[in-house]
Amino acid sequence: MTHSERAAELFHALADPTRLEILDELRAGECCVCELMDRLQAGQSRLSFHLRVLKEAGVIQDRREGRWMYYAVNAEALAELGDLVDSFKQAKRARRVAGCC
Amino acid sequence: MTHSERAAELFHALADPTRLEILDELRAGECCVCELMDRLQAGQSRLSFHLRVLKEAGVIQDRREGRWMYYAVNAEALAELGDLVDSFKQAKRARRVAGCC
DNA sequence: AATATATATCAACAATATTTGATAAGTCAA
DNA sequence: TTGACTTATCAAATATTGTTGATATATATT
Repeated sequence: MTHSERAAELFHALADPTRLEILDELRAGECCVCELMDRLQAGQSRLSFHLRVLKEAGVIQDRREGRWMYYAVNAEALAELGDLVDSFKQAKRARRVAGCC
Repeated sequence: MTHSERAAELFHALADPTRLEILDELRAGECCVCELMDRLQAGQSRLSFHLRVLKEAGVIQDRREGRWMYYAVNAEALAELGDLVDSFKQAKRARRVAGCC
């Protein structure tokens, strides 16, 4: 996976209102799926889908406890995200003007 | 537009490798479309499409000079993005355990 | 073992996004 | 004003995502 593919994966995971609402809930600590269903008024398979997208991008982690799955934000991913955004802010050395057209 | 819809729009604009490569080029300063075509080896209408997505999300700005359009990163959007990421890092006050299930 | 509960996965469908080639619009130079 | 050049827009085709309801899996309880 190239650098920009990985970055795109990370941003894509955040590019959906439902997933952002999930993350907002998780900011208050880890949370099981049924509680998320309650809070977001979202169907089970819909949530499961979005949780998987977030998890595959590394944005959240899960942990089983009995029949419940608890999801939590993955701090590493947030750091990665912060670094990405910082890199946007950092100017590159200017290219020589290429005379393209 | 709700808060999470706006955030999703911003992240969506960044959720594509081509668009990230465009931004990477723009980090070196403003750039016209034909130069981007050169550098990214991308077709004109394809670039135009991605530039529009970035522009509509407010991530970049354009400026006409003669027949050229120059695109540049919009610093405001980067600040907005940084704030968003910071807000993820900031914990919310813990919810009372809701006893959902 | 049988049943209930919590969640994941699947398949079908719907909605969005992306790519491509063609054409239009704006600007410049002759 | 004609022609060349740069970029935007459009329409069609394709690809990717998201939703929904049904079913499967894992765990707990009886």
